[in-house]
Amino acid sequence: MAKQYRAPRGTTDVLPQDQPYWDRIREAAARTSALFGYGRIEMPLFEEAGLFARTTGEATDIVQKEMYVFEDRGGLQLALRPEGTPSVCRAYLEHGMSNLPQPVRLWYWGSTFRYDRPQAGRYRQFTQFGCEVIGEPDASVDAEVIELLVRLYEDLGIGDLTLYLNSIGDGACRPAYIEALRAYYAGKLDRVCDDCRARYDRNPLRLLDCKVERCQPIIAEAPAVTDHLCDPCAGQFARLQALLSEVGVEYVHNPRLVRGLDYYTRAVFEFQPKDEGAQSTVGAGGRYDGLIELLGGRPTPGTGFATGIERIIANMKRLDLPANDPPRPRVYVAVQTDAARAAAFRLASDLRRQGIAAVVASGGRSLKAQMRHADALGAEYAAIIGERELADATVTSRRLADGHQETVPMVDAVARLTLD
RNA sequence: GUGGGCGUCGCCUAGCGGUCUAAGGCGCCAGGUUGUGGCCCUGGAGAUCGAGGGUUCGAAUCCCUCCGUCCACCCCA
Repeated sequence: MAKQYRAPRGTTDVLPQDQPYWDRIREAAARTSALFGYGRIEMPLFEEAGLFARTTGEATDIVQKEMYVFEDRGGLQLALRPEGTPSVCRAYLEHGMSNLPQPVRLWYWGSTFRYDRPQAGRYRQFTQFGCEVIGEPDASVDAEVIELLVRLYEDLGIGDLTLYLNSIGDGACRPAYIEALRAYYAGKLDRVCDDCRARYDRNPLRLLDCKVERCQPIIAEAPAVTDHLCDPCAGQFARLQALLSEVGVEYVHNPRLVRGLDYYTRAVFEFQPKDEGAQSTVGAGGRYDGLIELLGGRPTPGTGFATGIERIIANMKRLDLPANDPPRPRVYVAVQTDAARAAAFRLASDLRRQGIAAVVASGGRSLKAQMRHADALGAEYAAIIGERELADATVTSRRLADGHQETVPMVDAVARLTLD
């Protein structure tokens, strides 16, 4: 027996019945981006692996164990992109966008890949919509990208998400904070979980969002990043909050919010559904003021977000939000005998050329079966060509909803079926 | 990468050691007479019970391994 192939683990087929969700979100994302003045960019699905190692972070899980890395036939080390931001920054430099009026506002939409163990809301191939603003240090653009995302969620009917906000400082103040955090934890390592002991060495900021029960009292007493911000960072964070309030965006300051990628500085944020689940983050982002420089550019600030389309859809379904209506043919062309097939084929062609969706009956099914088929497809009209119609060059159109039907000359058929 | 639940026709589910050459519902296909749908009726196709080993006289039903899936950790969108 031949092997049955299935979609690779962690990937899915998006079937016709789900396309309405995708269409709706894609349209809303494009519309909202345009409304805020963002230009669309599409980057390759793979890049040199080093791009992500250098930016996302050599030590991060994404780079260390989740990247799809492969060598092409020329011996180049490539990686399926695990996120979009490094590619956008690479493109910014590669195309000399620093010579454009600053800041440069870009948005992208596309597949992203992470070799991770799949579970609810987590896939190996998933889709991200993201926005980036490069070349502006002011908090106004952080507020802008956040507002853009809020407006998108509202547009899609999932505006009930909670926005968590924090600042994780920059090169001037974060090192000192991390020292303070380490010093605080130093004497308590015997009381925290194994993961936290590893985080203490590898990624101290992560200590703050541990979910293990026994670590909670320790986290509660831990020094907060926001108490250790340098003046510029603190000012930036205050300004961001003021601007969000200015445009009516509600947020919760969560001093324990941190991000997993190395390049984040200052403002970071996450959108979560009210009822907490595991893979619940729908969208997240933050400022990355050192990223362009890491890639060899002049020091250039940046900020942006990415949001997961599959997770947006999960939330829309959870809230029973309707998508667009699935497409249905307007006319189903049925025939009584084989002799009418050519005429039916021609009628369908004429209809489509007028922009009317039409499906012709196929196979040797009886007229009764064809009518059943027309109903099952959700057609509005059945156009029937029987022996009589064929003989006197007419067609019978039947409105499926109420059974009203009439026979009209074939030459008038398209016009008749265009009405209502 | 770690831990746990689950895996029977396209979908949902019954069966839980012999009566299973696996049952039902949805869907699909065809009929219900002579040119017509949606309801109803009848019939049909469709599953070697995720895969491979084992235990047993006998396994869909028990055990092991693998694969898949779901949930949690981890990570993150």
